[in-house]
Amino acid sequence: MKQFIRSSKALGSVIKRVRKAKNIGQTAVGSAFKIDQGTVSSIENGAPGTRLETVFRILAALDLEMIIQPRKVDKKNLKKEEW
Amino acid sequence: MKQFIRSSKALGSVIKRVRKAKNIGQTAVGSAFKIDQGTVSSIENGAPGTRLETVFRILAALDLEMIIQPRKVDKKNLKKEEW
DNA sequence: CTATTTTATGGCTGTACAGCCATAAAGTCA
DNA sequence: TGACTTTATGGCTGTACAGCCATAAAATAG
Repeated sequence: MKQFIRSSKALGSVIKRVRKAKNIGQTAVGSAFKIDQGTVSSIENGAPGTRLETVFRILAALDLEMIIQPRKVDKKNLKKEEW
Repeated sequence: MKQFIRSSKALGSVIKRVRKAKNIGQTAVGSAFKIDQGTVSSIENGAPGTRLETVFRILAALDLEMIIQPRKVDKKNLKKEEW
């Protein structure tokens, strides 16, 4: 169920889906890391101006982490040299 | 050479490394997507307040994409249910 | 359907980013 | 070593986020 995220909207969708799968409310996610419920809402809906710090706090609250990788490549044939 | 990113600093490091590997300057990366060279610099150095939109524009400029996944799990044993 | 919980919006405000410009600092190369 | 390129910093400014509070709207439970 891996997703390739290239926009704020896509990121918000993933966050929302994971949060719901864990049965946690926006308020609960936020309170642990001092993020306003309204802020969590806007992020999940793809607010493009969200601050990076806020995103990482939410990822932490949901026990998630980020990975960056090259686009449009077959991972099986990925060469180290490209990095 | 996959990296698990949990902070702005870590993200900045990856961006910087990839950009250098591609022999592109901060100015070049920025100009294509209207990002100030100084902004690229601060992001690479881990500015926590960077806007999400800006991050995605840089990832696009470097032909990168993001993935979100659960923390601290052996990917070989990852269960779909956790998502 | 009603009551309750959860999520989406909006106002207000302090703070800070990002663009733009300039320049110092650091790195590169002949 | 000197000339040139690249990166780091800082000032100035317009814009907008995020916290806080309140509330409407939507979803869920009973």
